[in-house]
Order: sequence, then structure tokens, then C-alpha cells
Amino acid sequence: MSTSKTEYILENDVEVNSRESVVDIKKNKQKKGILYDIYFNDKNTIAELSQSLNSSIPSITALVDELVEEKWISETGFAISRQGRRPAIYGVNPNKNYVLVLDINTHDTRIAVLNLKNEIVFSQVSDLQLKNNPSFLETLFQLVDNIVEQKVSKGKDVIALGVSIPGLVNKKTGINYTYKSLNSQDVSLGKLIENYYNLPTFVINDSKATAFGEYHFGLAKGKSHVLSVNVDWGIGLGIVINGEIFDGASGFAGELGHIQVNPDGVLCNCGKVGCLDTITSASSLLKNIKDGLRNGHVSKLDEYKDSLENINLEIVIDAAQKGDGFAIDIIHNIGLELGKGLSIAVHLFNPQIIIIDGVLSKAQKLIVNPIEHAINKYCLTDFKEDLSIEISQLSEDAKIFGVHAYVVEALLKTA
Amino acid sequence: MSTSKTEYILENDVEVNSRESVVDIKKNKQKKGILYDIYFNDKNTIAELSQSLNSSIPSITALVDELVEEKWISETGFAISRQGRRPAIYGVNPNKNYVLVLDINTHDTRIAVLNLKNEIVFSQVSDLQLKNNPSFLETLFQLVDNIVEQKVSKGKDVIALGVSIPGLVNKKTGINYTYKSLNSQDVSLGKLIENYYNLPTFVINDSKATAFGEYHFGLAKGKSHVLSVNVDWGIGLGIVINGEIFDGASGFAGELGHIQVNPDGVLCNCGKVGCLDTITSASSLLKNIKDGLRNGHVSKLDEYKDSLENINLEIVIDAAQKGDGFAIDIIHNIGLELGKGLSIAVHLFNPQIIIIDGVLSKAQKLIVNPIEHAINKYCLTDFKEDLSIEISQLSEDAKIFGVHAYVVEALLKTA
DNA sequence: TAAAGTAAATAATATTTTTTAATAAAAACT
DNA sequence: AGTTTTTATTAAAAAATATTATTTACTTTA
Repeated sequence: MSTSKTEYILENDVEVNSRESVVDIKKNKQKKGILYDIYFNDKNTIAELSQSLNSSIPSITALVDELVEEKWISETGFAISRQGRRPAIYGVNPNKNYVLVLDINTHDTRIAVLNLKNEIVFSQVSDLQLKNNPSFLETLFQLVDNIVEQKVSKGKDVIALGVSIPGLVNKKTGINYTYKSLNSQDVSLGKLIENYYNLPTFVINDSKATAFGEYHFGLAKGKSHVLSVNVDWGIGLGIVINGEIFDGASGFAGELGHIQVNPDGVLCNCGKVGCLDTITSASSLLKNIKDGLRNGHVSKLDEYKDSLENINLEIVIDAAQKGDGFAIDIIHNIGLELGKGLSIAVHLFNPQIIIIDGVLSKAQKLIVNPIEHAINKYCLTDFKEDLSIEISQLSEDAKIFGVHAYVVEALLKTA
Repeated sequence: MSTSKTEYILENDVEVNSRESVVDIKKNKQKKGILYDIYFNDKNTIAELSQSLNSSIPSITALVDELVEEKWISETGFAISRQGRRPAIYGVNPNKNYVLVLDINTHDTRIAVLNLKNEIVFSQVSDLQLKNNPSFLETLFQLVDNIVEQKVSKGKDVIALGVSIPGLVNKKTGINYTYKSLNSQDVSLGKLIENYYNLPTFVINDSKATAFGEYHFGLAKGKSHVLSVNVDWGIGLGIVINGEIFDGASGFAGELGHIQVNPDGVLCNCGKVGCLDTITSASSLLKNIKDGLRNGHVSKLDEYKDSLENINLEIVIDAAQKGDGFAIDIIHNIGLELGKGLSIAVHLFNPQIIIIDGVLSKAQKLIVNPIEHAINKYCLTDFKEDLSIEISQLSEDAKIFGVHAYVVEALLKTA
């Protein structure tokens, strides 16, 4: 019997014989299905579960009882009904198991603990940076150890870890290219963490995590074809199709940042010329601002003229929102270029919704409007009929929730 | 009980009570699963089916017996075994049911009859053209009626129709934009055919059908992430992900032909400027050839200098394959541009294989090489590691097989 | 060519699951 | 307060399914 990652959870709780019988397989599957339905699909009464899982009410009752016995779920109340007895509602037990989420960035690292009710029990941002830090992993382990020690009653209830990280994550080897470039080792970050904590660990690209969060808990909830654009220090595209993260053959899908948009453009750090990243990312925005100021552009931001290194994105967005024409123009242009790039993704994926995430999403309408304008200009009309473009409401939490949902799904998913 | 299209087949053969019991639902599902596995997955022994469907051998045996009884399948022989009794092999019954496939083009219409063993029983190409023909549908019905009359023993065994058509096909409304533009009616071509023949009818975009054919029966067989480029009078992209056609929210996904590649380009018939279609399609190839000859380019094709209207694609490709430098150059350039466009699709979909279909695929290496070159130039290296680019071996049959598989899948798919 | 070994098919038995039914409990309506 | 509606619980009969044992069919080996 192969012990795949998705088998972790229930194996310890359900009697598993040396050779699993068909009955046990089915039973396990159904129990996972119940948990999955309760967690993701808001099916929380016996009747709903019975319908959704094509099983009789007595059977589901028995399985639900087992899950209650095993502390996975518990009766949380009663549903409202127009008449008749109110059905009992079952919910995931929030206090039995926790998932630890690590949001690793180039500029900081966030560590969060979530319960299975999708509540952030604890969250801490550390200034631990991924770049140029050879002892990154040791420091990370120390930080996590401390938190687990203090916040999760000696860690005996953490059942899995989820890691969000920028850059390509190879689905087959688990190798992350950001971490790899850091210490030039062909090792899987996930495996390293998994070995250290002896817990199932799932690594996911940051933009994919964000998209998944938007799908499960944000404005994209329930939409079948979702794009989330992570406008950050690079451009990341997360794609969720029919509730599943779209990975591509190796896990690299959605690499919008390195399509060529300007053959005569500047050299990108990927080695190619004129990538979208070189034009529309937050870094290129700051560069444009600084260049403009140096060239004597009139702007509120003039006050930074002699200390350009102090300008950051918040300052620029703030100036734009207060009406500074120069800042508005720069953001507008970036939006137009990004929208042009996105219109290709629209033609290829035909999405229902595009959600703007990442630092630049703070610019709200100032960034959405030009994006929308460009999409109107470059997309065939049929593609726009069912398409909406929205600013994220979850903001940076989208990523955390997304990683968490990814972990829970990986643990519960019926093969 | 809703009667969805996918329920058509087995409903008539399995006793269906007014309210379907859980057992019946499961039984029906399993019987569909068996047919599906036999048709698509080459699972054809009791043991294999038992494993694949998580059901005991006696249960599967009983269901298989029922399906044999109902003439869906039959014992076709015995498998080889290294030792012990040889298991019986079951195969789809080729002579019970037929699917009628209509491949509608702008230049001709092909009508094919296939049995459930995926064999083309009959095929006929008519010069019926979709464009500018108000009585298109009546003529089509007449053609089909004749064929059914003569070839399929009074049509009593045709169980479904599949239609391949160029242009966008709206998944929700069933409206095809090519047929719509023809007679400016907001009607679903599929519904019209379905009503006329009173048979389930499935309409699918031609490039999607081709991709599906390549996935099930061509070089892309078994690959999880497949792109098929239909280089025809326009550029069509068919996408198959994990064995399913990727449709997008409205069915429009894969519209590669109308991404802008040249802001200063010519007007496209879609109304936008500089679309990939205007540069890389077969029509633009012919235009380039003719322009070149008019401008006095030296070439074997000179002989057509005074009768340019007689030049067609076959002639050009033939000249190129015989070494004509001018024809080779033109094809090469188109390949480069197409490859550049495709590299965007590679970044977004991260496919394992790209198959070149359509009329231009006849140019073999002359078109593949520049495509490959461009992808090497514009794609990040990680994307190329598991990627292969191939010329279709199925040629025009890919589309027919693809439509057929699409119909069978739609009929059999377990909800 | 016969015996031994292996695997599939079948039959018999055991188990699980569903169905049915009857009763209890909870809520809303009259 | 009583009736109606809906859900929950339990039990028992019926049906479906899995497991085990046996028989059959075939291959290999001696």
C-alpha cells in the first residue's frame, strides 16, 4: 500500500490492516469526503451530506458519528428551517488540529497558525529575508519552534505545514527556484521542512496561493474560471479552474511576467529582453518615478528629490491618491501595459473574473481602470461579456488563506 | 429527475423508477464507468475494471454481464498471461451503435460515421460550404439523410451526432459564431440538429476537437498537458488538460489568433489591429507569396506569375519541400512568428507537448523548426525541459476522432 | 505427457449497506 | 393546545456487495 501524502490524516485514526480491504478504502474515502464537504462546500447536515455523497442517511450518520468520536468534527448547532425539527449542523472541530503557514517573501516572512475553521489563531511577521541569507532555514526553524512552543501547546496539534514562496515551484521535484538560487542546492524546500518537523508539508507558489485564497474566501468564491494577478516586485498570475489550482505539467503555469512585450526593451533579470516584468512590476514603477523626478518632473514627490532612496511604493500610491498627476500617470501607464498583457491571458483562459492582488492593488481604481481600459481595447468583445475585474478585498490574507486551503485540500482530497 | 444529455444512453436500458434510488444511481454510474474505462482507458478485463472502479470482482462481473446482455460490450477474446488462466477481454460492441460526425468547414463539409470501436465506417466529403449559403442547413440535412438511409440501416442505430465547426462556440448558449454570422440568427446549431434528428448532438470548435483527437489517439496520448495548434486559415489553439478539453468560462479559451503581436500591423477581420492571425495563418502566407512574386522575387513559383489566383497552399509547400528558397523563407518567417506567439501560451499553460495540426503542418520540419527556434528564444529554459513539439501523425483524421471521442465521453461521462 | 504452479471464474458464505418502518423530537402553523 | 411538518433515531428485513473457498483453465517445468 502506497503512503501518499493525501493519506496522512485518516490513516492514524482508522484501523488499517496490512492489506486494506475495498470496504475500508471506500469508508475512508467517504469520511474524507464528509470532511471535505463540510470544510469547502458548506454541506453540514446529515441530509445534505447524504445527498452529496450518494449514501443513505443511516450510513452517513454512522460515519459522522465516527468523525465526531475522533474529534474531527462536532455538532455546532442547528440550522434554521421553515418548519419541522431543525437539522443538526456539523462543523470542523476548530481546536483539534492546526495548520502552520509560512509566507516567505523576498522582504519578510510571515508565520501564521490557523485552525481548521479557517481562523488565523496567531500571526507574526518577521524580517527574515529569503535573499542572501545562507542560514535562512535555521533561523526559520528557530522562529517556528518558538511559536509552536508558546502558542500551540507544544506542537502536538499541528498536523501539517504550508509554505508560500515566490518563483517557480517544480511540482515533480518540489524544488523551488528562488530557494535554489539562494544556496544553489537542488533540494526541495518542502522535503527539508518535512524532514525536520516530520509533518506533511506543502509548498506552493505565492501567486497560486493568493488565487486559491481568492477562490475559496474572496471575491472569486464559486467562480469556475479565476485569474488573480499578483502585482508585486514581479508579475505573478495565479489560475484557478473549476476549483483547482492550474499548475501546468511541471507546476510553472501562469508565468505572465516573462512574456516579451517589448523587443527593444531592457534586459530582464531572467536573461531575456523586454519581459512584462521589466515594464509593469512595482520595481519598474519605482524606477520610473525616480527617473522622472531626476529629469525634473513636477510632482508632490519633489520633496524626495535629494533622497530618492527613501521613496517607496506606499509613498507613491499615497501621492497618487491625493491627486498627484505625475504619480497617477506612472501608475496609469503601468496599468495599461499590464492590461495589455492580461488581455492575452484573457484570450487564452477565458476567465470569469480577474482579481488584482499584491502591493499595487492598494492603488485601487487608479490601477484597475487602465487595466480595464486595455482589456477593452485588446480583447474580443465576447470575452468581456462575463468578465469582471476586481480589487482584492482579502489583501495579504488571501495568500495565507490560500495556503491553508491548499494544505487542507491536499490532506483531505479523495484520490 | 433532470434529464441531462449525459444521461441519454443508459436510461433506456436500465430500469429507472420514478425516483431513482441511491443504488440505481451508483449502479448506473458504475456501468458508465465500465464503458468509459473500456473505451478510453484500455481496461478490458474483469480484474482491471475491479481495481480501477474499486469494486469487487463478483460485482463487476454482474455489471459486465448486464452490459453484454444489453449488447454494449462483448467478449472479444482472451488476454495473454505468463501463467494461469487467461482473463477474458471485453470490448465495446462495434456494431450496435454509431456516431455521426459532421466536420463543417469554410471550404467543405465532411460527414463520417464511426462505430464505438472508433473506426470510421463511412466517410464522405461534400463541397457544401458554410459561408454565404442561406440554405446550408437544409442541404446538410439532405446529405446526412441520404447517408443514414444508405449506410446505417435506416438510421436506427445512430445514437448521437457530433459537429466540428470553426469559430467560437458558446458553451452556455450553444451558439456558434461562425454559423451566427452566416444567417445572423441567435440560434444554437446543435439545438437545430438535435431537434431535427431527435438525437443528442454535441457541437465543438474544430481546434478543440483536433486537440482532443491528438490526446486520445495521436502523439499526445496520455499526456496531461497538451496544446494543439491548428495552423489553417486562422490560428486555432486546442488545449487538453488532464484529459479534458479546456473550455474557459464561456467556451472561448485558446483564442491565440487574436492576440496583438504587431501594434503597427494590418487590420484583422475581427476589427483589431495586428492580430497573430494576420501574420501567421495560411491566408497570410499565400498573401506573402503573391506579394513577393509580384515584386519580382526569384522562385520556382515564377511560373504562376501571371496566374497568381491559381496558387494554393499545396503548391507552395510542395515548392518549399523541393528546395525553393523563397517558399522556404516565407514559411520559415511564419513559423518564427507563430513560435513567438506560442511561447506565450507555453509560459501560461506549461504544456508537455505541442502538436502542429492544420494545412501548414504538411510543411513538416520547415514549419516545426522555426517554431522550435522561437520557443527556444522566447521561453524560459525550465519550460522547455519537458516540452516536445511534434507534427501531427493523424492529420485531418485527428478532428474526426476528436469529435467522436467528445461525443462518446459526453454520453458516458459520470456526472 | 503429466504434475505442479498460477491466475481467472464461479459458487458459497459472510458482511455491509440500504431500505423500510415506526417512533421520538423539535419547530411552525392553526 | 393540538396539528402539521420536518428531522433524528432506532430496529429489522431486504438487498447488495465483499470475502473466502472451490473449481476451472492455462502455462511452465520436469
